[in-house]
Amino acid sequence: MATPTRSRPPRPRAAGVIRALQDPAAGEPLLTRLRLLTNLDDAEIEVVRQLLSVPVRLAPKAEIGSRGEGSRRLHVLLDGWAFRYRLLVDGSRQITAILLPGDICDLDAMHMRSSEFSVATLTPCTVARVEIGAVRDAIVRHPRLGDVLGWLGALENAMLAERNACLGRRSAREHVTHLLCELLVRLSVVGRAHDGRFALPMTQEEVSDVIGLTSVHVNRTLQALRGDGHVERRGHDVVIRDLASLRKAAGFRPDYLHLEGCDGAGRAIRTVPSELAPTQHQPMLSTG
Amino acid sequence: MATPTRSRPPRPRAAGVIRALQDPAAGEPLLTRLRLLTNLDDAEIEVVRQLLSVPVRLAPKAEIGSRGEGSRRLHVLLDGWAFRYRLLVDGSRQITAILLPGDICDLDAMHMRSSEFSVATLTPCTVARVEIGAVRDAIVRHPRLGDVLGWLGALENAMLAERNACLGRRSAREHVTHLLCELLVRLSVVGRAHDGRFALPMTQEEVSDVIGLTSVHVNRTLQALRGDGHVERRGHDVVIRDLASLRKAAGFRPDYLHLEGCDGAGRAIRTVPSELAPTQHQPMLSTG
DNA sequence: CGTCCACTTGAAACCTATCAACTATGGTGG
DNA sequence: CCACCATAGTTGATAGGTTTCAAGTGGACG
Repeated sequence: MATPTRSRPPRPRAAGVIRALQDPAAGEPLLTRLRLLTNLDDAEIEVVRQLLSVPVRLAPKAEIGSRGEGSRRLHVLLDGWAFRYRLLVDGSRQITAILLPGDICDLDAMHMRSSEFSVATLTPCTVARVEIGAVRDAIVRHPRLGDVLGWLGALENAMLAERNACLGRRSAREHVTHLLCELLVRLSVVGRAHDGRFALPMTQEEVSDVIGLTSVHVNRTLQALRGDGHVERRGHDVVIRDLASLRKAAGFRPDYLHLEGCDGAGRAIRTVPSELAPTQHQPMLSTG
Repeated sequence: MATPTRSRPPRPRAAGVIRALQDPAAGEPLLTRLRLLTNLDDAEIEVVRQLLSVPVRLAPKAEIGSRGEGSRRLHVLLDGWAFRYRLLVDGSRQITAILLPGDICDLDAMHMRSSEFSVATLTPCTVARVEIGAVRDAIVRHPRLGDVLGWLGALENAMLAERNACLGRRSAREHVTHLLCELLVRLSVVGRAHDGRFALPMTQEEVSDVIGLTSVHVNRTLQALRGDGHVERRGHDVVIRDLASLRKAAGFRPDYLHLEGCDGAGRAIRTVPSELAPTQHQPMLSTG
């Protein structure tokens, strides 16, 4: 509710309310996340801003950095939704990551020759293409940037593992619910969700390729969720009515999103708003 | 079929047959993998050896580095099997990674305060506990070690994403088959599998927690696989009869294991034995 | 020789997939 | 403005894969 801050925030504090959340850094949500969740200083943030300074506009349903490109670049999503996916030999598709503003589409290109996973946009997207060599140079001069990249990689790892748990051990209803909770939290961090409401630019078929079900079944599951009053749909927006009960129903604990932040060396800094905070703030571990 | 080499291999070649495969480096399979898949020089390898020089012996079914420890250490599995897992609120368990000799159990501790995923042994294990500070010091002096750690992290991501695809889009039979193929390849790299045969020290219930099924259904699936002559059981050993047809049935392509290796900067070095090599060597992409 | 644990088997219930319409929505062009 | 079209969402009936529960088998080990 505070007025948005336009001036560059001086430096993230070790605790307290975040102003960066209300200041999406003029469309540079990666900077928002770094200010929010790391202790990078102004000089380091500025280096990142420079690296991101050549944005490209992409159409919806477009491939980002196809496999053949050789992956000498990183693609940073500045605006819009995208996803990483894998096609199986029988033609089915598994979406392994939903990419939101502030996400790096192909972090593995830093270390791998190429990934066999593809990336495509869902909506019109703004993407910064960053030469890997430039990133490496920046890390040499500012080693903490390397730590932050490592942290982002570990974060992806945690998200993949959590989705594994969803795919393997949660029911359709729990999984859908879990996905909505995760999206709400991640979007809130970059200022794309407010008051439990956000735009969901995915078809039910795309959702089904995330959670490993059929679009028909996703449809029925969403209907059930709506029927129980947990979720509402307003046009293309999803409105989450009762987050606490949804969290409980899904067994959703945001810990794996590591909102406690990182100081680049594995030590936590807490800068997260209470409404998104990990479990001790809102107990939700009672019996499912 | 070449005679095992005892002397330290001079340095990995850019191509050709690997001798390290026959030389499991005196029980230090991580060194084997690094020799096999990276271009670290003798000095760097020696630094790693020093870091791993304090092994600990652990009982089966023991927790490795429980959550409360604060994660100031990395745990490197030198011998035995372990797994990373997650307990859900309803008591069910999802195993998110099977850890084999040469794997790092908790790489995320480098960047995260702590993971909410636990690690436990399956068999008696030998584990090296490495202070994270020592690792960081080593990286400062030998930056390529940092690249290799990043590569190992990206590799874990790729394996998790592949399992996502299995959990979401493959049938029980395909998934079990895929798991067996993956284990065979990974074990072969560290000299724990020969001629399509390896010891599988997991109960069917543990397998079921990997692939998100019931132990009963895993049982029936394995029986079907045995009945079709694809797989055989000899005591605690699994014998894979027809790898090519299994690969095809599972849609298994070893590319995601990145056996093409890494030179620490995203460029590939090919040192992999042909029997394990990626798809161009053994076409297996015909219709499932 | 008894016990424990893992593995095995069967029958029934349940969840999810499949297939095939049908409806709603938004965009386009006449 | 309306007819038309393509796409996404919705619904129903049926088939099939997987779970559940319960019981029984088998081998390893003290």
